[in-house]
Amino acid sequence: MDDRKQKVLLAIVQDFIATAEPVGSRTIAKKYKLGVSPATIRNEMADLEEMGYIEQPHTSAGRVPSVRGYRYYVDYLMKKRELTREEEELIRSQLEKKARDVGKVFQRTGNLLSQLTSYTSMVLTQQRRPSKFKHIQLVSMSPSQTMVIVVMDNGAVHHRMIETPESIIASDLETLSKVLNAKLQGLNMDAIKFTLLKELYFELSRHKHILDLSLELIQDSLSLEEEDKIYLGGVFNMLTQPEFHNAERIKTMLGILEQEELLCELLSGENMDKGVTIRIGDEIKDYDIKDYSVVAAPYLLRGRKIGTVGVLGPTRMDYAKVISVVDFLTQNLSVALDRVLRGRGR
Amino acid sequence: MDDRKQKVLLAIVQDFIATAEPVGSRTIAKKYKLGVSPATIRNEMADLEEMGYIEQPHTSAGRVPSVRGYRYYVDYLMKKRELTREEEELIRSQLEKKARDVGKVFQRTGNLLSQLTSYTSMVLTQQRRPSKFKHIQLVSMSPSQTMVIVVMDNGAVHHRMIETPESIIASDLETLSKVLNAKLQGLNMDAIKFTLLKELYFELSRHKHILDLSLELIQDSLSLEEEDKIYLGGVFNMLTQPEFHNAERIKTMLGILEQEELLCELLSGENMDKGVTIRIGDEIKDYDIKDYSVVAAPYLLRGRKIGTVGVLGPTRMDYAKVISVVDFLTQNLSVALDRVLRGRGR
DNA sequence: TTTAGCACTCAGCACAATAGAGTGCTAACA
DNA sequence: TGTTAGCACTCTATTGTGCTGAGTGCTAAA
Repeated sequence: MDDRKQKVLLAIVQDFIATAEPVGSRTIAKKYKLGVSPATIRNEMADLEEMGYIEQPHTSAGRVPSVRGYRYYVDYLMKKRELTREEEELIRSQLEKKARDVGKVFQRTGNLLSQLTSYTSMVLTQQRRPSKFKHIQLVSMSPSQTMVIVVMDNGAVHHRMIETPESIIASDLETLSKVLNAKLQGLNMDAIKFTLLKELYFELSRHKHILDLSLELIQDSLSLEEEDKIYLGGVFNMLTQPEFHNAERIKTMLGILEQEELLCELLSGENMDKGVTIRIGDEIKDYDIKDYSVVAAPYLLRGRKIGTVGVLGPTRMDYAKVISVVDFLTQNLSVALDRVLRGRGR
Repeated sequence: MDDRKQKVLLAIVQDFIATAEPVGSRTIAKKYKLGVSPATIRNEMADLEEMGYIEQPHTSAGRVPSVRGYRYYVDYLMKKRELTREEEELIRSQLEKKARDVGKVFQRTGNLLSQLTSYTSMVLTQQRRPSKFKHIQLVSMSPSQTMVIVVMDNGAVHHRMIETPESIIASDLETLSKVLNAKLQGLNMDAIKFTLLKELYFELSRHKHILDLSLELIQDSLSLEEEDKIYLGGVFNMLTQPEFHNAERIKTMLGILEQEELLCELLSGENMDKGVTIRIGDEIKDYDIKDYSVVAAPYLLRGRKIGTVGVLGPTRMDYAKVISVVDFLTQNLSVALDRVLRGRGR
């Protein structure tokens, strides 16, 4: 692929990204002054089409980049785009605002992302790492109800109400909490089961009922970590894109967005461990979303990947911009999360 | 309005609800056998139009119910529709499934609602009642980090990580927890502030930092109650309705759904305290949603309204069905919530 | 190798003609 | 007096036609 072909391809991709209209040879000659006539460009375009980088919706229309064309653009032609001061400021200020919990942070991230790109944003949180039991507390809420609170190693807190016999009083619960904490601290589930069966049931047989229910919560807390959660943002935002003048396209779009598992898959693909990943059209295997692209990047907590941030938009998306936003955002997100989870900066 | 007019109006509303097409006199005569000819029906229709119950999209089209027509239908003509065995079973089984927390229950409720009606469901949770402080627990997570956990009277649990000096050890936290619990139990915010200033700062001045942060969490917990939360379901579902062949309508629709405050308003109108409320088209004041109706009903917890369940759909919705679903669902929801919150039935 | 010129293709639009659904009115009928 | 058949009329939706303009590919000349 010679230099001029690259320029023509670049012009086509850029123009199509900007206008969503097929690009003709005249337009390129006029707008992108390559110093040659439309006819020459037509020849180049014929070549590019033969090579599979562009295609023609119909005979008398201009050209449109193919998936391969976008790929070439992203890999070789695209100029990196720096964020403006304002954009960086916006991201920083939003992420530095104090947040009640991480959920709020994720939500804000999503909003930022879609606001800056006008596509749909997705934030996936994966808490795969097995975490350990840290603390349990039994609190009497009424004569017959007790709140069980379990704190995990990684800062997760789970709670649940259970029914308890009226004979159990606050000081019983206090004692129980103490014993459980002393015995179980820092153990994982298998270890807990082992310990429980051997020692606790014997020692605290009078309170078997509470033990069972508490254990159940601990168990649930450990397995709850496995659950992925996904935050979506800016769905309505994206509908301003010209491709969504068509009702059918909106529907397929929304159909995709309602399939949570699919979205999780999109964000947790194989090579998602470092840097920004770009998947264009049907490069996304096995799913019928050939008109969409996904730009995604992992975010870290203390050097460890704990989730992925991504943008879903039409293949005709402004990759340069999206990539820089996603990149900058994930880095700042890692910092913000660390702050919230450590309890700093409020 | 004589008997036959009522029958004609009923036919028009029913047919339009079923087909989404304007209804002509022929159709009524054929399908709804009133024993009279189309000509007679035409006369009746002319009258009904004059009275404002129906309208004509254009001269040579059939008639369509007006907002007033729907209202008359809902108030006087509509036959109550009982749920089928299967529907009731479905609701019961879904709500009886064990749930980790109330959020899960609300989500399921929304899904059920939209699944059974094919409109969009909304579940609003309002926790307006001022609740009291019940318990606080400080748990050391690392030498410099402490987890603050606050339990409220109503069973809500809030937690937050804070930074603490390394000089503070687990037993300090234990003591602090104890003192705080002893002093603050059952107080509301004003009382807490009063107590804190008077006694605690004096007694525990060494730990002012922790006190401040703990107090902050308690304060947030108390004010967090004020926040309404809304669960949406089945947006995609609703797009199968024929009115959404048009891209613009989809967009306005999604625009409405992204305005959370608006939705909250819709569900927390004035007369929402008992039974099913139906608001049709521009009966919903102040908002430009004249093509939509809302059917909503409150759900209770121990006899007290704590939220609202609603369905948003085109004015041409199947009111009979929606009303019965909403009614049945809210009743069962109250039971399910009580069970989860009491910690029963797992 | 580049370019001007030209014939060709095709979507999109405007416009007219047509079909069909539904109405309102009138006059006849029970 | 209420009901109905018949008919002229209205208006939307559909279909077909021709035109325009954008864009192409090819050819021959520069």
